[in-house]
Amino acid sequence: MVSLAERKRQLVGEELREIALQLLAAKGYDVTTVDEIAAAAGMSRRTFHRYYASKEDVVIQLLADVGEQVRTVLAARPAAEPPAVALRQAVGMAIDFCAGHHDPVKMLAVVRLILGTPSLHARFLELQAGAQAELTAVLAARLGVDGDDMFPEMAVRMALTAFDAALERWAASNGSADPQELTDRAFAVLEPALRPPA
Amino acid sequence: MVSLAERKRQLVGEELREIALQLLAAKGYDVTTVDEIAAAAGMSRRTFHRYYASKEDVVIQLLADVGEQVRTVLAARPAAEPPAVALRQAVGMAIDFCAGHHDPVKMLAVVRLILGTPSLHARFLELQAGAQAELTAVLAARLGVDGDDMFPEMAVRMALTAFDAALERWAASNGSADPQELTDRAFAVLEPALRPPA
DNA sequence: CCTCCACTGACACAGTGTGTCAACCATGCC
DNA sequence: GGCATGGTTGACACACTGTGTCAGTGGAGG
Repeated sequence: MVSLAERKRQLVGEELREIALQLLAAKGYDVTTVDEIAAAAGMSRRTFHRYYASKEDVVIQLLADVGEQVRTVLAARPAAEPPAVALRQAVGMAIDFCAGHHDPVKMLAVVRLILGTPSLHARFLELQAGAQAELTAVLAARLGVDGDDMFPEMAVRMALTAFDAALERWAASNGSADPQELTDRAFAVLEPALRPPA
Repeated sequence: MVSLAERKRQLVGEELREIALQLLAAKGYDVTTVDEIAAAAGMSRRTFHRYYASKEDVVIQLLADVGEQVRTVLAARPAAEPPAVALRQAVGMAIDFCAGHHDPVKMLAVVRLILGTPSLHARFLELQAGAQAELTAVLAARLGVDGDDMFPEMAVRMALTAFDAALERWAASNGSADPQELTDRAFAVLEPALRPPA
């Protein structure tokens, strides 16, 4: 039975994250203590850490699930589709989550918080490195090449690089730029290198 | 007069880093405390932090200067040189420092420590992100394009991605692979996208 | 009603990073 | 030689993070 306790736990976790994000964005990441976040949410510091392992996690974990979804999208694309198109679709899903219709104002604050806080940016990049390894395996399987071939790895790295560039430029524009168009422009640069190795 | 005190300070810092790296690599990063490192170096924890701001810094700062050198190399390349060649030379310098003749056994241990420790890997990527911004400015100036053009940014990101891929594969081979040849193979994948935009 | 279980708060603890202060030591000046 | 001085160090103290442990509490189900 996952129903009641499980759902309540997830609900509390989401509300806690909401309060934390609001407080961190308003006051600044470094100067905000976990005790303050916990107090704002009406709980003890110990209980906070039962929901999120660290102060970084409460911000980053929002994006942690996206990696898994991106992998699913890539795996679901038709096998005959060129890598450039399949990767563009996968990245498009991620950029839509971060900068799309979901909740632009809130997500812009979160993205700016991550990109503007060194320790959070570091965790963000590390998270991406983990996703990169998984995506590489998926793409290599799609193309039917062995692990010695560098193309799948480089293709995935390039795609994630396009994601980063688009996300940064979107944040730099205060959310006024079109994230999908930025992604298209980044992929246009990469496109000549994204053709499968004959 | 920077001579005596300054040089002694730097000398102590280098020996301290050497001891720290040896201890961290032998025992493991997470389970080694700063007190242990300080004790092994015959000093107090407070004094350790006068040389390195954090336990991460004593490892990462070894690579921090490389970013500056890479920027210098890129800026020194002839202006008429194609971006692919200039970037290849800049990255070649970095990969040579990390995996070249300098001290293969020691550097392999350091690289494996960084790549195998999440918090260090995160700092490493963050450090690289900082270098990326500077290199982008240099390349954009070389090409005489404005900041709206994505090519310089994407080209630098691709080059750093080639660096990462080569470094990881070199570490995975336990240092037996040729780092420059790995870099060449990575750049071969990127090459079609590294031509300047007409 | 009673049992069991998940959740919580209240400690305690190890570890990190920083501020502060007194002691020390080498250099340079009188 | 004596002495001021600036840099270095160790010894605290402090705020903060993250974790282990334990007792209390409240609800779900027998």
